[in-house]
Amino acid sequence: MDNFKKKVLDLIKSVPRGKVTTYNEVARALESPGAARAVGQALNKNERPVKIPCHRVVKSDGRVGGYKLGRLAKMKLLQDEGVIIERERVANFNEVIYFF
DNA sequence: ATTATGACCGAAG
DNA sequence: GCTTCGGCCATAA
Repeated sequence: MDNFKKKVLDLIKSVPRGKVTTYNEVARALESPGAARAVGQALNKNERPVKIPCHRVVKSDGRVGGYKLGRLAKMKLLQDEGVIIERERVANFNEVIYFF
């Protein structure tokens, strides 16, 4: 049970290509609402390209948010997956996944 | 135990 | 649309 970060990583592994989720949603799904910031910390520590799609996690307002390797890299990865981004924001915000 | 940090959020101006 | 500010929560020191 410690592994807050493990839970975070496991969860976001289920986010499919071309879709995104938010830090807030992840926190909520882990039953730690409000822990959005902590989620960011977890992702930051576990930078693991490709295997764990930490680039598919964005801010709740649709803006891209941060990334260990820079927002540029994050946006590039997303666009390669078909996510449309304009001015730091996800255009098709309807493609967000929610873990009820 | 206390403090600081950060890939955040929401409300307010 | 923007910026600022207070509040959140898990880590690290």
